[in-house]
Amino acid sequence: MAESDFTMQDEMRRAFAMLSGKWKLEIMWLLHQRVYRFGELRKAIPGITQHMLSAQLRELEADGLVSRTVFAEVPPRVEYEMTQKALGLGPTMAALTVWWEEYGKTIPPRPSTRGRKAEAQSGQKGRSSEAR
Amino acid sequence: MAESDFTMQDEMRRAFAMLSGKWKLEIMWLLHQRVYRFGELRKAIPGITQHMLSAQLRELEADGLVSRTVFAEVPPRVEYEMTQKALGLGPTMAALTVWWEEYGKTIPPRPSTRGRKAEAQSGQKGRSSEAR
DNA sequence: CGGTATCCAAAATGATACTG
DNA sequence: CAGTATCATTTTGGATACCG
Repeated sequence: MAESDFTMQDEMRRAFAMLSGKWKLEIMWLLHQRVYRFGELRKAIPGITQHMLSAQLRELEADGLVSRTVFAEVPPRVEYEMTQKALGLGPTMAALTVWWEEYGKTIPPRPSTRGRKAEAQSGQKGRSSEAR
Repeated sequence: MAESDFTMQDEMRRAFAMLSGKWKLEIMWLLHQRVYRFGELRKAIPGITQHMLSAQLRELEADGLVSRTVFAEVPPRVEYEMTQKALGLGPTMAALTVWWEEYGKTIPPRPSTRGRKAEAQSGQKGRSSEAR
């Protein structure tokens, strides 16, 4: 089971690229729950700008993960939702949510760049996280 | 199950931040399988540079997802592995893998950023993804 | 309301050189 | 082997203007 893993990782690379945008995980996590309008996404994602939201959505759309629906009304309404392909990400999002509920709360607010303990013993295999 | 979802999303934001680096998903996907040395990660992740690999690993370490172990040998050896907390990401990685195996292969190589056509029809609710 | 276009600042990433 | 330092390039953030 060694070599085949590398091949699989090779295949997975495109999946990582599709989800690696700075806001894509958050957008997909929201859309996996329900349909969102453009403005709703903006409000739901505090730090994001129109520019970036628009750009990330266009990329997700180009990758076939999100569909864009325009309603010719006044005022204009545009809805975003996951495509059939992306709906399969449901279990992934669910697993991620479960993980964070279990372990996330035990992770400190952000160690930031804190000093770490001393390190390594002698030549032994003793494990150490040594400092920078 | 409406209002609580928004609170949850708020909690999740830190999790997204931890995994949103350009190479973090790929790194975590690899480490969820086994322990890797620095050089092994480099070879396993074709496009990455030393600089980025080092930086992303430091961030993952700061977030408590990865542990770094230095062996005082010659030549130097450093191993990276998931922490106990991050091991809970296993189901997430597995679900992601399953998803890509099922749907990924049906997604075209990349539509790239092509111009989009005009949109929406008349005032009806008719959904239109308008062609690219 | 839901965008796109611009311009500029800041941050993230990439390339190359050098070190313990 | 496993990095760090430095500098170039690319992405992203922010503000504003403008459009259907």
